[in-house]
Parts: sequence; C-alpha cells; structure tokens
Amino acid sequence: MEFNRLLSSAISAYGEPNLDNNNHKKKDIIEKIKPIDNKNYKLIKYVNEIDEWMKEAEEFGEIAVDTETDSLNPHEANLVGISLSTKIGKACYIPIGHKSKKCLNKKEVLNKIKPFLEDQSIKKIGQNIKFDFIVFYKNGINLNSMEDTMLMSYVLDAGKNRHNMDTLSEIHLNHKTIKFKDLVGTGKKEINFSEVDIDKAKDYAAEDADITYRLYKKFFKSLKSEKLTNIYETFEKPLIKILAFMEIEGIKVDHKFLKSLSLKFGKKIEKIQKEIFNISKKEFNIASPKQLGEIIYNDLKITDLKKTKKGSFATSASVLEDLAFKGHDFAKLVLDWRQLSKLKNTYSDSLPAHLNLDTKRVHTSFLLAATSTGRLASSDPNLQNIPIKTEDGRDIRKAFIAEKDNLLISADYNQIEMRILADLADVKELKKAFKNNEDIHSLTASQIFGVDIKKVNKDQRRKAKAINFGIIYGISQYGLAKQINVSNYEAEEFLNSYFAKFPEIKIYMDNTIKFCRKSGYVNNIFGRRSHFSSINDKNYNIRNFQERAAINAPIQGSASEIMRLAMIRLDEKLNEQKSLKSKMLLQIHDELIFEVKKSEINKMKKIIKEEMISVANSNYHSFSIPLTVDINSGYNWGVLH
DNA sequence: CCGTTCACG
DNA sequence: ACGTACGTGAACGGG
Repeated sequence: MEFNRLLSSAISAYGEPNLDNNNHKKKDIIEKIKPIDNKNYKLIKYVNEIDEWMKEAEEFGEIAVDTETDSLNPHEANLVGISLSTKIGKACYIPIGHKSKKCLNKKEVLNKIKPFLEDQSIKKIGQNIKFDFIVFYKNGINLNSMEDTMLMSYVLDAGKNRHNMDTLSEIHLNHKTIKFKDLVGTGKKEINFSEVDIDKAKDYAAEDADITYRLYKKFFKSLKSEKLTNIYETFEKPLIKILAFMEIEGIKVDHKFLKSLSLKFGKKIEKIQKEIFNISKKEFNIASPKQLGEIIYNDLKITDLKKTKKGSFATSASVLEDLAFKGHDFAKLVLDWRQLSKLKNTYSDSLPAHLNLDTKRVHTSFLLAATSTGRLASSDPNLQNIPIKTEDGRDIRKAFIAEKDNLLISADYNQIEMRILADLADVKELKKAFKNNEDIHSLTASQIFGVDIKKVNKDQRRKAKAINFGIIYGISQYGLAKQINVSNYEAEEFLNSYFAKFPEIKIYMDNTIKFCRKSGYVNNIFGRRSHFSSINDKNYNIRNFQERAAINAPIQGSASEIMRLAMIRLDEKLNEQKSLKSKMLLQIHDELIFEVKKSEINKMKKIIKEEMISVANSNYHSFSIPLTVDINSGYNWGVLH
C-alpha cells in the first residue's frame, strides 16, 4: 500500500504538485494561510440553545454533524460531544460526556436532538459518517438521510489522495486543521477526549463540523460537473447503513478453540526453532530478515548472495522455496516456522483481543474509501484475509462460528474477474466459453498449447491459470516467467499465442493505457474512476507500474461494483421479508457470509443466489455473459468451501 | 516510522 | 538496459 501511494503521489501528468510528496514545501504554504475563523463557534451551555440549530437545519434541509468520542472503535466508544454546522463558518459544540461541570445532561440532549437526526427530510452531512451512525445507533438514535464528504472525495479522486478530513481540508480549503493529537497529547501523557478542556474541544469539534459542511458544498458541485453524482448515490450512499449494520452485528468467534490452536502452534514453532538452531549452530531471531540473511549468506553460505531492491538480504518466501526445492532443509524449516508464527501472531493470538466484551462477538470495520479501485477493505481486525490455503490456516477459519440454531452461509461469485474481462473487452472465445459453462483455465490451456480441451494435462492447466491471473494484473513476460518458473522466452511464446487466440484482450489493454495517458484516469463498467496520475512518468518503473494498475482497475473495480449492487439488493430483500431473521455479516470481495436460522437455510440460499446472479442485469449494465454463484452452509466458516 | 514479509481476494 | 505480476492490512524488526 505504501509503495502504491508513493508511486501515485509523484508529480502528476498535468504538473499538479502532490501534497503527499512535498512535505517541506507544503509546510511553507500552509503556514501562511490564515486559520478558518473560529469566532462564530459556539459552546452550547443550555439545552434550549440547540433550538436555533434545529430550526435552521429544518429550514435549510441539511446540517453537518460530527460526534466526539473516547475511542476510535465505534463499537466501544462513549459519546463525549456533538458538533453541528448549519452555515459556512457557523458551528456549535454540545458537550455531553466530559468530566466537567460545564457538561450538559446526555439523556436530555439526545432526547432533544433525536427527532431531527431521524427526520428523513433533513440531510445529515458527515465525514466518514458510518462511524457516527454506529455511535448514535448505540445511543438509541437511528440516523438517516446521510451524506458523507469522505465518500464524495473518494468518488471524485480515488487514487489521487487519501480522504481523511485533514488531507481534504488542506487540499480543498487550504486550511490546516487543529490536530486531534494537539488536544489529547501522545504516549504516556495522552489523555481521554472526555478529559479535554471543553473550550478547546469546542474549537476542535466545531471546526470539524464547519469544514465538513464546506467540503460538502464543494464536492456536491464537483460531483455534478464531473457527472459522478450517480456513482456516489448508487454505489456509495446505500453502503453506509448496510456496512454499519454488518459491523454492529459482528461474528461469533470461538476463543477457546483459538487458544488451543495457539498452544498447538506454539509447540510446533518451538520444535522447528530447535531444528533451525541445530543447523545454524547458534541462536538468532528467526523473525529478523537481517539476522536470518546473515545466517543464510554469511554463516551457512547455502547459496549465492541475493539482495532486495534496497540492498538488504533477500529472504522472501520465493527465495526460500527455491532453496528448499534444491534440497536445503534449513530453508524449508524457516518457511514452516514463518507460516506458523504468522498464524499464531496475527490470528490465533490476536483475534480474541478483538472480542467485544458486551456482545462477545468480533466487529470489524469495513473501509469504504481505502482502495483505488472501488473495493472495500477491512480492519481492526481485518476479516478479509483470514487463512484458508493450508490446513493449519483453515483451522483459524473454523473458529468463526454461528450462534446456536444457526448456520453460516457463504456465497461466492465464480470466476467473476475473468467474466468481467470477457464482457469488458468483448472477448468472443471467452464469452462463448462462459455461456457454455466451460472450464476457463482448461480452455485457455487448449488454446495456447494447441491441444484438445479434453487432453489438457494438469501442468498445462496450472500454467494457463497463471496466465489468466497475469492478464488481469496487467501481465509482463518477465513477471509470468518468474511466476510459473519458465524462461523469459517461453513466457513470451505463451503470451504471443494467448493474444493471438484472444486478440480483443490486447486491444483492450492498449486502449485502456491510451485513454489513461490522455485523461489520467480509467473508468470501470459502471463509470467509477480510478486515477493514475503518474502514468506518463519518465521513470520506467513508475510508469509501468501505473500501466498495469490501470489495466487491472476496471476489472477489479467492476467486480466490486457488482458485489456492491448484490449487497444492496440482498439488504432490501431481507428488510422486505420481515419474518427473515438472517443477517449479512461479512464481505470478502467476491464472497458474502451470512448467519442464518436453520429453519431459513433453504429459503435464504435461494434468495442469495438469485439476487447475486440477477445483478448481471441492472439499470446500470447488462452483462453479455451469465454470473454464477457457489453457495454452501455449515456450522463454521472453515467447512464452507 | 519505514521496510519486509505474508495472510487474503 | 531495464527487472514487476493487481488490490489490501497486520505484525515485526530496527533505526
């Protein structure tokens, strides 16, 4: 991610300086800018002072809202204050959870503002308003008619910059905000927001509402002039509430089972560690690539020196796998040690720490504005990268379970990105194959190796599969050669015959890059833009990197849009049929996880499959090929595939 | 706080 | 001559 941000933050094709990459220059500019005037920021001292703001909100039909809490985790955050803005430059702060005498009664304030926060006809404008929604929901308020400046920025500028308020304020308002850290301090001296001086909290919080409102006015116009309002309305806004409820619902995790896994992994790790030290003849930190490199290249001298781009010892899995293949047990042991350490540290040890004490479930956060393509991301904890590829890994998945009398359902789109490529690039042979429900990797193999589809062997299919993946990633012969362990020459031959059989794909790639060079962005099927401002960079590596990303973005991005539509439709279906108790819990890019009452299983399977497939035909696009969905149910996530 | 590594799609 | 597969987030080491 950092690498990508670095590349995309170089000077753009149009010469706009990118703020991320010019830190000292940025400071010089900002220092000269006058702060947004805060003399109209009002601290609310009596509950009936809020009337004025509610009246204006009703009159204008919109109001910027921001919550202050004592935690970044909305599922355990206490409401400390609320700021409102009804006009540019006019904002107030209502303290309700401060440890101070000036603080208002929380219940009284919430009762007062609940009706207008829930009023359908008044737009509530926020920055990352999913956070505020969850906080309000936990306080008995169901926010609706939400607008989100973070998502507006994301639709306008995905790939250009991050979409947090500090960044947006600097870029669009030339204003450097008061930093959260300035209020609460850092490290040991860090205090809780509820302990922050109320007047300081007022300046900070009211400014946030003011800035949010200013950004909204600006982005509203930009979306219109860029003809992107529809993307924001259709693919972003509906997801706010859907994801909020998925996060609130959470998923049940068997922490006792995880503890037993940690013990098991720990024992294995210790055993392997001893074997490693037996070979190295001394103890060292296996987790340190620096120390591991010393052992491999200086002490044991297993192989010729290999270094990373930055000049440190190369100890990545691909290097170690190569050594293991050549018969070096040491490399194999390190690989096993790494895998088990990863599973223990990142999953079996850490997931229990994320259990919510009240709900006894794990509540992830889905990020709507993190990727350049339209995909979601997940954090705290990331539930989109739970292991599956090895047996030990799959055990982690088995810790995700359903409540009593329930089962989990998983539903995943089959080969969705290849299907999109076929549709997007209008690839005749691929379209035909998908319509006939053929095995796409075998078909590819038969085409490039010139054998009958029934006579394709395993190795040919494996190579063809790697090529299909490579195509989606914006392939190079060098990358393909490395991936499937063939010579550059062979890889080039494969690609030549691939493009000869599927000429439309080459045309798509060339056209996409051409369009991006001229415009600085690419569109996916549904009209979302991803920006690649360094696609004309004079540096070969930066330029090529952006070209591959530009080829990939419409494919990955269109798939994510299909999933967004499916989630919206499924949410509608579940709300429509009030008797259904089933809940959508997780999205893992091409897969959805539901928790379902056993009595509803068959009905739900039918609904999920139907809705996911029917997205192929919507108001926004009609696919020339069918979508297919694999669906499974079981007591835990590990048995679903 | 950055670089490396590795978990997923 | 060059030397990377696309998109993420988390943990760790080391300065």
